[in-house]
Amino acid sequence: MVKKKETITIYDVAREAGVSMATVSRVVNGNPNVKPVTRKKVLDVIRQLGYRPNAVARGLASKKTTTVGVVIPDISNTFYAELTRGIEDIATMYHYNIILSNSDMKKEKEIQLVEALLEKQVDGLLFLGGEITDSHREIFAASTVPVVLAATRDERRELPYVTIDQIQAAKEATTILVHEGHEQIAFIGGPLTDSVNGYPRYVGYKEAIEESETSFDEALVRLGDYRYRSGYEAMKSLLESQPGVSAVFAVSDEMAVGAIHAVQDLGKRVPEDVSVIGFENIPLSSQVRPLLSTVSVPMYDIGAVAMRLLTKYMNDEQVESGQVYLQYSMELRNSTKLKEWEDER
Amino acid sequence: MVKKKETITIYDVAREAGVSMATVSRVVNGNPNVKPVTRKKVLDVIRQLGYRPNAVARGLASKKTTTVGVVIPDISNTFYAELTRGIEDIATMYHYNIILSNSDMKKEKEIQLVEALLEKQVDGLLFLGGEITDSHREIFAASTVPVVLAATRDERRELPYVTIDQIQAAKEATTILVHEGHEQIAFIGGPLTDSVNGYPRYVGYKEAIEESETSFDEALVRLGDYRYRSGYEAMKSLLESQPGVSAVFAVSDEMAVGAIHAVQDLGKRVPEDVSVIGFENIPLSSQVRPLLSTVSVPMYDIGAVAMRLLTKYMNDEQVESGQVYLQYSMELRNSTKLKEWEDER
DNA sequence: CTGTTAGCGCGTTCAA
DNA sequence: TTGAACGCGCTAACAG
Repeated sequence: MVKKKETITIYDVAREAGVSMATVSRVVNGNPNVKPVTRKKVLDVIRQLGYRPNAVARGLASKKTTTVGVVIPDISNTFYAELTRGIEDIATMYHYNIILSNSDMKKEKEIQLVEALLEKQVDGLLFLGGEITDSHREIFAASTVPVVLAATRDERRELPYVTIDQIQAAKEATTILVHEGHEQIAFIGGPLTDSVNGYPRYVGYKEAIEESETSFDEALVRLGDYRYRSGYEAMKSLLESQPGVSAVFAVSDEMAVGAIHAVQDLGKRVPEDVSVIGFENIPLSSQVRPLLSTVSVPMYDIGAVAMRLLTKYMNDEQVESGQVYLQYSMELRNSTKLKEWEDER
Repeated sequence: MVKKKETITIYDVAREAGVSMATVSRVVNGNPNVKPVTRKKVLDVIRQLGYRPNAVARGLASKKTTTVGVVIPDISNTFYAELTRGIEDIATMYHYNIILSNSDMKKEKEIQLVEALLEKQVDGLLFLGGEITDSHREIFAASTVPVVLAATRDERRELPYVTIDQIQAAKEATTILVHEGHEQIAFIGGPLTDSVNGYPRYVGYKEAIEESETSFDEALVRLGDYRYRSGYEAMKSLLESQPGVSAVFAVSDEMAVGAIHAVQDLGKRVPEDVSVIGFENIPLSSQVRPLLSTVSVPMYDIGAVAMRLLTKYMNDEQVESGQVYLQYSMELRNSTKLKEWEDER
């Protein structure tokens, strides 16, 4: 792979076109203060020489890179991939590029990635999914560029974020099961130490149960890691030790599907014997049988809105509210019996 | 969000430490020619001042940005998301950042994205999935930085790539069905105009059929768009018009799962009445019942190897071969009857 | 409407 | 082992 080395600069274009580099810069940047004739001449030379502006030099001089950094837990996770697509689409729309990095939700790595992104002089930062600790607030506060959180929130409300009301969503999902009249509604959750997704959804479940006729029972709770396998195991354990369970709320679609399969493997049917409701509404939920009833989280929109919000901050535009909660909905399909659901919100 | 403006530079550090900026530059870049004492002093000042090197300025001066551009069809597609994770992991390992952009497989957009990435002075380019046309070869040839293709190939072998042998893989998958002794083996493919995935897999299917006892029958072929829905529709159409079909090879897992559901909805069973084999081995394939038999494509590895290859080119290291074909395998689960399969390759 | 002139923050000779 | 000086390619006043 032999490559040519001649870098052709704005200066070459200027000389060739018989104008100053300032003029070339103007036409390249669409500055209207250029006589049409000269503009055309410059444009011709640019094409002829195959000139390509150097964004790095431009970035150094203008102190803007038109790129934003994105810290995401794991791009191979459907949920975040969908979110990222929303981010990228809006970024493209506003002529920004995205530098993507996976954090695996590790605090250390998150901080380090943010640091690296800042070194690269990104114009803004999108931070997805992870829990916001004081270390995060510290580095974000020290940042000279705006930061927006997505699919997570800052309890202290110091940082702008866009997400959904997790507690409420989990509560509604559970309530659907309550309305179906079950005596024992189990819960398959994520780690309670996960303050972003795990804990809030647990709280929502608990609140719904406590407001119902039945009462909260620790024995009906199982914790997994959001993955299929853990949902399967949890359900199996539940069915074996709690024969009275006739409904379950799993806080991720993968776990919910795993739960459905566990039910089926034990010779029971969904939703006839056990109702199952999930959370997220990733494609998987409508690619299994029975179709999974789930909480529909607007993943794409969360990404898109977060990115849009970031552009506003980057352009110093006025922002009504930095804390935005997007609408979620109950997508009732075939793993639950209740087909209608009044939106109480 | 009020932000501070003071940018602290290498020059500030120099002054504060009582040395020249050249020395600071040396310690920042790990140049050994610095007396330990001065190094420590500089390091202290750096920490104290909270100095953060400006990668853009560095990029301009050194003509290296330690970032690579990645053009991908669609990050929300599981297959590519997995691939991207492989890329990102290796990139991180070699201290590169990734600028990600979605092309949706649109030729125009691909070219435009490459152009933008080149403007950003990426040190290398990873191009995923799309077909390589002359326009592509042209812009890649004109590029001063190395380009590696992943999950696609350049028939003209002008560009390096890493992928799998699609024809052979499709052929083997079909052959498994042949060995099960079916009279009519259907095919649910992608667009034949898709020279990257659609056409090769079709060729593989056809070759396998033609080498078998049975003969190729156009009526057993249906084309979809790799998505679940199209697989479902294709299978339904197949079952309705070709009652003799007892096996089908779908060129994507989503279509294969859709096919399975169509079979089931028509009151038949998989694999007892109809054997189904897919392609890709995305997580979905092991999250449905019956578990899907499929061609396992090393998605993560394709990304990882491609990125590794790119680093070699970027460092002017010796590369044995620019055309690498990774190993795939037959993942036989429960949607086919044959449980063993000799690897003939 | 166009050109001149400073930097932007840092890597890198070349001397010392 | 260290410093001075130049240049990377471009934007942004400021003149004219």
